[in-house]
Amino acid sequence: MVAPIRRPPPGERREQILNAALRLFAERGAGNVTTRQIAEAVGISQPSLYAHFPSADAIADELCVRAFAALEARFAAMLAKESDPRQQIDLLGRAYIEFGLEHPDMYRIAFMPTRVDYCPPGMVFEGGAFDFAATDPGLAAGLRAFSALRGPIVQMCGRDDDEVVVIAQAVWASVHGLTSLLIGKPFFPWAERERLIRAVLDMGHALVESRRVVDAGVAPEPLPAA
Amino acid sequence: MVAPIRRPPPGERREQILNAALRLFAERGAGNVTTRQIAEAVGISQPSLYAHFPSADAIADELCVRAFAALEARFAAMLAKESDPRQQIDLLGRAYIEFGLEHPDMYRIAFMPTRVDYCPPGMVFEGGAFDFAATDPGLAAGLRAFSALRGPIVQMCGRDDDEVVVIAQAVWASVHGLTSLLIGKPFFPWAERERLIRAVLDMGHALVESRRVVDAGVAPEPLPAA
DNA sequence: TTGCCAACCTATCACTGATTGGCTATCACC
DNA sequence: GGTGATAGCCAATCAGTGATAGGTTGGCAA
Repeated sequence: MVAPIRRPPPGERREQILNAALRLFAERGAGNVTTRQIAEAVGISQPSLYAHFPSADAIADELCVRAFAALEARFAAMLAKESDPRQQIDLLGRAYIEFGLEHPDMYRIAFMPTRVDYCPPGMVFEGGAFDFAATDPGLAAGLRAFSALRGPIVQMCGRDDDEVVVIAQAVWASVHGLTSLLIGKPFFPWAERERLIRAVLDMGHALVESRRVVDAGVAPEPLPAA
Repeated sequence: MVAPIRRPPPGERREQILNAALRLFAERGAGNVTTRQIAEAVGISQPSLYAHFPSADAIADELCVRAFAALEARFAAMLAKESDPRQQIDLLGRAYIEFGLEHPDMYRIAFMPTRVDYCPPGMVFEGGAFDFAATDPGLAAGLRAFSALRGPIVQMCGRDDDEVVVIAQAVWASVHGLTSLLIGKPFFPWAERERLIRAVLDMGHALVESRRVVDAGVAPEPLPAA
């Protein structure tokens, strides 16, 4: 009862595990896949997985990092092909949403976390350098991709200060919000998807334009206070 | 080894269970609380929980519905006290975000779902009447609260057509996006919270204003196409 | 040939949510 | 005062989860 080939090339088993996991995730949803199912799909015992990955989460994390690396490359190609910053923001936002809808499990793992182990209640970021990439590789990969937004926003706003960070994070929040809701609540009676995406992207454009610096060095007129 | 009082008033045990669960959720995060912990906190055996609730999720669902009912009431009070629709939108959005940050576990359960049992891959809402409230009481409660947004938007836009739905859902997406990110990624180096909230709310205002109907019956000028 | 080592397997652990079957205090009814 | 029904409870147990321990095997380098 021994496997015919006992010593596959190094790294191949690892790749087989990742492929099997990816397929099972897509079929049943990441949360409904067990280590035993992955092992069976590969043709090895469940404990053998731990020779290649330190934990079950590590498998998901690696798939997540790979998926977002692909998105990052897509972003870079877009920025290289399109030079108008407004168009760039639109393309990036749209690609981001589409990516989330095409890879809902990877998006979930990166941006809709359920693991709160490392997040005690009331804990928030207090400033300074916290190496979240080490504890959350999925988030880090996703953010590396999204950081492509910064350049176009700087160009559109004509500024490169901390307000750009606020704008980028707000735009990110809106795009993430739509993506995560569409993923998480597929049965909800959503408006036509294209119109929704258009509206969310328009929100981002409006924010960027409202905070553009008209005269160099002069703060832009703020939106009328509510 | 019998309990001193064997027959507490009907419904009291149920309430004790909900209170204990709520406290444990706040202490350790909803995902890190087991049925045995809840039972121990109440002082009963773990199987006894199932005499009051059909499943562990049902406990969380009920807490969720109650929390959002409180938010709904808060919304209604705000709408009654403030008449300016622009101010109303601002107050509702801000209260929504604050609610999510104050009750992260309830917000998670309602809007950051991990249960994908009822959502096969690629499945999306196809229109028509789907009774999502029956399968997702948390979502239903959250949406009843958020539906308060519709009125102010109708007033601000001077229209009551399907575009209002698009606008409301887009605004909801942006507010939800910020809320869920702040909850899910507390360690991320966020910009100053108040500025972030202000930016997201401003995005909503800008969208509402850009789609306002200026002349009755005449479509508003669209944003310049990207 | 020898020795090492990575990959593997069987057996098992602690823990999860959930079910079963029996016990008992209480209450409505006679 | 019985008497049966029932709601609430508990011990025992189930299947399934991720993870660990320890022994075994094949292949490669010295």
